[in-house]
Order: sequence, then structure tokens, then C-alpha cells
Amino acid sequence: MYEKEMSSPYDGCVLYLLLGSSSLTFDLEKAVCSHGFFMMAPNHWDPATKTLQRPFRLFSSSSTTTVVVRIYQPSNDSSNLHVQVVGTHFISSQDKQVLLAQVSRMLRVSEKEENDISEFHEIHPGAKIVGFGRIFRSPTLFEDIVKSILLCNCGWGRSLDMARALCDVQLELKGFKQKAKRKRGAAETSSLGDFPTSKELANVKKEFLEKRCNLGYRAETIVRLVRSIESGELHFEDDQDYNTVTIMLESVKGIGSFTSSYVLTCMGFYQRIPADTETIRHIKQVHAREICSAKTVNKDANEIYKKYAPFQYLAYWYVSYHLLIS
DNA sequence: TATGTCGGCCAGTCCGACGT
DNA sequence: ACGTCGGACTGGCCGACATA
Repeated sequence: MYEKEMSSPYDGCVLYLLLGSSSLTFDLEKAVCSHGFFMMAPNHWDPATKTLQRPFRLFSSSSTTTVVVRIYQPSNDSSNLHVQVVGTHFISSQDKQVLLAQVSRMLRVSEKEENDISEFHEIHPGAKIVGFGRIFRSPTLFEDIVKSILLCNCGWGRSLDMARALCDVQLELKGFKQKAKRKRGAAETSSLGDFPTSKELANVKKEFLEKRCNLGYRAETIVRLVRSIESGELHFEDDQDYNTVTIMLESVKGIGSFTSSYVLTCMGFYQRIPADTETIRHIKQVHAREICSAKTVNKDANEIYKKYAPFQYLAYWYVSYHLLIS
């Protein structure tokens, strides 16, 4: 990864994320608006300026600092994504790396992702034509896991509310911290908190999350997950293998096959389609399998999309997503 | 406010394959 | 024949939402 810094007198420094081999195909709007997670707090997409804004963490200092970042793709620079750190004029090289790594993760800018997309496009020419294949995700795997839990047993609107409430809680928790010890040169805080880390949630009680964030039974699942991570019992990394992650996720009570499949797609393992009632509708309508039910949905989805292996979910989501936005 | 419905998780049960 | 294992199935649970 390569980045350089340029001072901008009013808006803070601008970092450049070199797109490299992705520059031919990368389209920020498509990369962001490819998955509902882009609507979830603390993400904010401005369709008028085609800019993604959200808080990011800089982990290099002893206590984490949050900065607000605007990501855009100027038409006169196809080689770089512009990453503007609002209100901050100096960022250490270590923090730059941390920040750009998170942006790369969200937008799937990496050699590995690029290779996967090319491979998928070879077996799915339709996706290649419309530039589909880069599925938006979070800056951290933990955020993806928690957001996947928030998708269960409720409508989309409620999932959005719960994510926003968690960000509000993060701001409250951070507020207490900053009153106690304010670091010199700390970046401006945003009015919206960042998505909480497992460390920040470590001492939060289930009852508090339940009531404050209206998480319902999901509060207990998230607390269990956080405790397991913070005690060192579970450890999640992007470079872990499929089986290890599946076993760890499903060992957490409250996380079943749907949620674990969802997390795995975030990690880039697309072979297992997270099957819910929407998938049943999809298979009935699109593939005219009227007998599809909760019992058969996994088998049906596997049969229909196995020709796209190991990118079954991408092929499935290509159809679902285009139905959704049409 | 009461009731019905929805949707994913979970624990118990069933059943077939396999080994002894 | 019997015990074990694992996958499939089932009913209940939880919590929210829509409707009367």
C-alpha cells in the first residue's frame, strides 16, 4: 500500500489510497452501495457528492483516537482514492497505515480481492459487465460480526436503529473517558460516535444494551461474544480459515448458521449463502422452485449456485441486489 | 390493549449409517 | 443385535410489528 500526504488548509490532511490493479474497475459508488451495510451507522453516504463519511479509529496511541474521514474518488484521479481526515493536520505514518488499511478493508481494495473479483467475473460475465463483485463491509471484522447479529429476527429499519444506538453509546462511553484524560492534539470528535469495539463493550451490561439500544435478546449474544473475545477464549482475524471461524462463531450461543454464513461472506468466503426467508422467496420467484422451504433452502441454493463456486454468494447477491434496487 | 403473525435460534428427538 | 454418531427435523421460545 502506498500513500502520501498533502496539506489542505481548511479541511485537514488528505491521504491517497493507491488503487493499483483495482484502478481499472474500481467505482466508489458501486463499491459502497453494493450492500445494505453502507446505510448502517456510523456510515454516511452522500449520493450528491458521492462521498462516504464515517469515524475511524487510530490505534497507534495508548488510548484510541477517533477521526472523521471523508472518502471520495475525484474524476481527475483514477489512480487514487482520496481519504480526507477532517480537522486533522498531522497524522503519524503508523496511523496513516492503520487508517488506510481500514478503508481498504471496507472497500475491498487489495490484490487478493482484485484476484477474487477477476476470477468471479470469468465465470459470471453479467457481473463483469455491470462491475459487480465488490461487496461493502466494515473497517473491522468485529463490526461485521455484530452487524450480522443485528440483522436477525427483525426488519431492516430496526437493524439500522440498533446500529445507530450502539454508536451513540460509544460516544457516551468515549465522552466519559475524554473528560477524565484529554490528550493533546486529539482529533475533533464527531456528533455521531464510532461503532464500539469489543474492548469498549467489555464492561457494558446486557440489561443496559437491551434497554438503551433496544437490542432485545441480541444484547445477550453480543455480550457473550464480547466476553469471549476479551477473555481471549475467541480471537477473530481476517486471515483465519473458513472452518476455524465457523466453529468459533457458532460456539457463541445466539449465533447460528445464518449469522455465521453472513460473517463469512464479509470475510470473503462466498461458498455458503446465508439462507433466510428472503432466500426462500428468491428461490421461489427467480428460480421457480415452488417447493422451496426453510428445510430445503440450503440444498436448493447450493444446487442453483454451485456452478459459481467458490463465489456462490456473489452470484446469489448479484440477482437479489438487482431485484432489490430495480 | 389484546391478539395474531413473522422469523431466526435452540434444544430435544428421530433416523440412518457405520463399527463392533 | 447393539451402541454411537451426526445430520435433519420439529416445536417452542423470544421479541417486534401490524391490526383490530
